[in-house]
Amino acid sequence: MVMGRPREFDVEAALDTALHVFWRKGYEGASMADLTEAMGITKPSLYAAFGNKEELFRKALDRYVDGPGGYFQTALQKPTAREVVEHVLYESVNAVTDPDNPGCLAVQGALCCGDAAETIKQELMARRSNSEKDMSVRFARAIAEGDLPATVDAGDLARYISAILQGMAVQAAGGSGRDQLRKLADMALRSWPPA
Amino acid sequence: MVMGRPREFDVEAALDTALHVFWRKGYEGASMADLTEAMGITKPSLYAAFGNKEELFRKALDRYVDGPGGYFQTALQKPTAREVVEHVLYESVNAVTDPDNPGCLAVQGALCCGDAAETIKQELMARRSNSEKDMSVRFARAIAEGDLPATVDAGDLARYISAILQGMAVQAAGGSGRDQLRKLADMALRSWPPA
DNA sequence: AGACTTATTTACTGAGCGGTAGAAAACTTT
DNA sequence: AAAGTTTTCTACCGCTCAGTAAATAAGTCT
Repeated sequence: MVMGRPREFDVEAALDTALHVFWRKGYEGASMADLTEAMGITKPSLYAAFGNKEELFRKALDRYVDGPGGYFQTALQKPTAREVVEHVLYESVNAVTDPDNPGCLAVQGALCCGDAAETIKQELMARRSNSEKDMSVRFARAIAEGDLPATVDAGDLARYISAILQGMAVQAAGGSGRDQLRKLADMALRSWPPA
Repeated sequence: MVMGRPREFDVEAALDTALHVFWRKGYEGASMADLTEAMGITKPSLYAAFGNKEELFRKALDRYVDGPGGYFQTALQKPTAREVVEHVLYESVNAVTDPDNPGCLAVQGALCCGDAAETIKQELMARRSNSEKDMSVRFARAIAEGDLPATVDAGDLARYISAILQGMAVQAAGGSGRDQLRKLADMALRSWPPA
């Protein structure tokens, strides 16, 4: 066993709580006091376990991508482009309209911010861009497989679906309910696959 | 003429500068020091002229809606729904990809925030909701005029176009360029009018 | 038992936050 | 010229921010 006094809190559970605070308030909006209070630990414990605020956010973000945001990568593995889009849209509706944590961390974590959070903003920009790229690659495969018409551009499609997802996130942050966003997903699917 | 020492700065110009600072950094991310430095005035002058940070933001927001964001109301007056959507999409591309002020104040001003900015967040939510409502009313008129098929739902269409616009704003905040967003607008227009 | 290691607690730091007091300056009024 | 009004300036307020020093507690090691 490891030496020294044993930690009195569950690191994973605490990280999960931190994630939810960041999710609701954003990186800058969540203060260390907010975080420690919610996590039930003191500041030195937090710093000892997670480094600093920025590292804590990055760890929470990783946890988000693997947990509540995992539906995205799952969706990409569906056999057809149509199913990919259906899955990603409807699962996104469910995710961003979770009454406890509305919205998407990658969008509202730090869409724009003061100077101190600039690196976090960049990180989230890069993650969104990577997601779009992943989707683009998936659509390119679908075109190669004859699953999508060769007349469409995979990058354009990925950008379009990304925009819908991000629009959903904004509307969810604005209080839109599940039924409304589901209609939005239906609307986007009505013109899929594109000609 | 009015009594007392005359003001040494142009209120409108200062407000315009404040708008641009809020635009780039968001409500919480813009500090009073950021604002006064950019506006070229001291804090007491700012408070005397504009009240406090929240009032300053609201005045800047009004100015935004009447200025850089004015294309939205202009678009609604186009004679056909197709033209409304074309105009609002392409003008939005131009607006949110302004290299000096990327993005949309109504989206990135306070999408999510700490407790102190909660009322600003609510205000922006309400404004976005109103814009969608205006668009919905416009589409309802189009349906009544036979300009759009009676099978579509005006509210659904408005929500859909709003999502595209908000998605554009997020992508612009993430550094997407004018040509990319133009392709996104084209993509959205390809399936318009909806069946 | 005693040395070693790690976590917890309390109390604190310096910096930045939004906002303001008070005096001096620049104007209009009488 | 003197009184009244408004803006300007410097200096400051209390508060919150992220982050930490130092002592104590709770374990494992030899």
